[in-house]
Amino acid sequence: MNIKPNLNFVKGISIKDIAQEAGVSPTTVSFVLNGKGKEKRISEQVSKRILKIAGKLKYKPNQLARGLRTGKTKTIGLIVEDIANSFFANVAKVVEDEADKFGYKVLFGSTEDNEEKAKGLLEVLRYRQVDGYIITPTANLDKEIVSLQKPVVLMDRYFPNIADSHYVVVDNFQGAYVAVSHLVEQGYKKIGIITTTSSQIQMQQRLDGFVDALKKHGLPAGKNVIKRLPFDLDRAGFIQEITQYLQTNKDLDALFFATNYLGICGIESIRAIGLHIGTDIGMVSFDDHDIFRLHSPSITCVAQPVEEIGRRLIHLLIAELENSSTTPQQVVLSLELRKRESSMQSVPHENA
Amino acid sequence: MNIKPNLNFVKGISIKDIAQEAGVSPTTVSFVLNGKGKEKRISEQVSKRILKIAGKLKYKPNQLARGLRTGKTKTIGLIVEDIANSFFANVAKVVEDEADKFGYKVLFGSTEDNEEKAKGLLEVLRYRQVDGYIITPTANLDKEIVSLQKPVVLMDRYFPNIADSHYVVVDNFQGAYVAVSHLVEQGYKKIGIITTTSSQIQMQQRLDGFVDALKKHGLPAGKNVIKRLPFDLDRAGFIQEITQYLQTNKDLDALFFATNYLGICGIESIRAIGLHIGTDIGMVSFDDHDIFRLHSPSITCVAQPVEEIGRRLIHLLIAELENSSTTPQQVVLSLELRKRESSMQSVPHENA
DNA sequence: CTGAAAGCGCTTACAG
DNA sequence: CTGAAAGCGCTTACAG
Repeated sequence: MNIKPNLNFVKGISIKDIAQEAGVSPTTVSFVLNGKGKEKRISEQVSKRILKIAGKLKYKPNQLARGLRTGKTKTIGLIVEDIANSFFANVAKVVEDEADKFGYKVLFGSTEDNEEKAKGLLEVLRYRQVDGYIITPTANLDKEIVSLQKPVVLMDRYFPNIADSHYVVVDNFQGAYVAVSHLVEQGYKKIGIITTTSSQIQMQQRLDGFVDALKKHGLPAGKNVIKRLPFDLDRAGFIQEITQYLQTNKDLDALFFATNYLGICGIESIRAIGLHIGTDIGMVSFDDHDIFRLHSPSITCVAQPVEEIGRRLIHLLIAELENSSTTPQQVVLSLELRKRESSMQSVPHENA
Repeated sequence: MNIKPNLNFVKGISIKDIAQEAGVSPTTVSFVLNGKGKEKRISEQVSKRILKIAGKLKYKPNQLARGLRTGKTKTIGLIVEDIANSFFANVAKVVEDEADKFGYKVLFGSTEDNEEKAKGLLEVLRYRQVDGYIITPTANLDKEIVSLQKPVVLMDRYFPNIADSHYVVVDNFQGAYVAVSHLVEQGYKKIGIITTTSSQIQMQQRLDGFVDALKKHGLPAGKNVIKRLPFDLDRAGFIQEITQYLQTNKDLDALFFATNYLGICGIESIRAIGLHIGTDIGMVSFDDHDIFRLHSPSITCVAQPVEEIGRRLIHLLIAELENSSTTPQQVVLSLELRKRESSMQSVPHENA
């Protein structure tokens, strides 16, 4: 029975080719190439010969075959909210870099904070047999994540009702609290928050930090200082909403923006109605961005430790992959207040 | 011989399980699940039963096994210069989105424009059996790319000495020419360029466009208006070099920056020595960036059609994968001049 | 010290 | 109309 499958791809060189050339069995080649030569007591002579031939033929093990046999693909799935957002892009870069050091590759996808898209991504990654996941979950993704059967590390947010999950997040409450306290110290008295309608933990905590800071300082924290915007607006929509909010709340003297894209839209909104950031209205944003550093006036923010987030994510996941621990690792990192001109009542106007 | 491999992963449900439950062979199941039921003349009755069971068991084909057998992994490798750079992050997002529509997933990596890193990435992607590649090549990567044996589409730059490669690039010469001509029209007379030491085609073309535009307008295009910086400086290094260049060439009245990160560093450098963008010194950058839009004064640029680049890349690659054409597809897209305040001799000072 | 053989989960040419 | 069997390229328990 002569089977000639019509496989239209160039066959690479396999363990068999090496075995043939070395005059040994594929088994022996496999042992040697996997560094088990001594353990399996293959003679020095044979080992050397095999290694030499493998080098000459530039043998590269077929990861598919290996994965099929061992169940390990040396691939991790990275699910972010939006790879084009600088925070996630920067984390992705660190993750890819670090993963590489451990021999892992990264498959990625963006959810756009859309539940259905997230579920689709999980499904695809699952049947591609990724070894583990780093996930920025959308709302209501808890069941899918629990049923994943592989190590998972959450990022940016987590599910309070899943006690035993691993995650790396920042202290959103502390970040918001510090940001708002800073505004208070600078003398601002009527502070508003622009946040999203999301009820996920990270946004809730930022709002809590905001409210708590106001209360601690005896400032009004009523409903009318809180503005929630739906996540799925486009830039123009955000700007329109923020502008309108500012116009109907002219007594506000400072704003806290709960995400960097809200902050960016905030800058445009404030400008649109002719106010001057810092002097007319103070501002602090959650999460740093190149724009905040370069804008005039520069924008104060509470910055996430991007590098460390990326590193911790991978190290946690690798630890789970190599020797799955039982105790959930939950990392909460602090944010750093970066004081800039936007939160100073009197700003020197560079471009004046 | 009872072999119990110690595979510490949860086995999913396989074609065999379905076959067993349906009382047919795995072959039949495979045919039906691959939509070849009619072609192979499997009875309606059996087909329905199989589909129903597959649905009930939530069967997902193991892509590794399928890939091993068919030689297709439905995975493409995306190699960019730096995934944290907004241009590449935005292209990556479009690529991932579009690939998904065709059932492909994306493995990615950043070269940092480092030859060795690029070669390492190619090697890893190769032995992971990706079906095709989208590559932002570094210098001297031509040989490796030619020997890849799988469809490749280059982006951002290409190798003039490889005639038959597929690529999607922008018209760098036109972009630079338009940018510089715009400065001339605005009345700037002594225009410099900040570019990199890279001798790759895209940078060469930008420089050529710059020089050509100056010559066409009878303006000086000598060596002293050209400043080349090594790619591997950090931000501080770029700023220092640009600042120094500005101080030793005080007669310059406008600058053209050949990349967006150079433009961003340029903003900081110009500020550092107390000059006002637009009035004291005009500026245009290659490639748009959120910062350029939001900065005051806003920064004029020649923008790349990011969406279209991403879409064309994937469509070209998919076309190659599905029915490898013989004629090389070479797409050259135009850049769009976005006129903003930085290239106006008299800038209205918003924040004054 | 080394190798034959099974098996990971698929696909597909061939037989009946 | 359906199925047995080979084979993709590995790894590994077992035999000798």
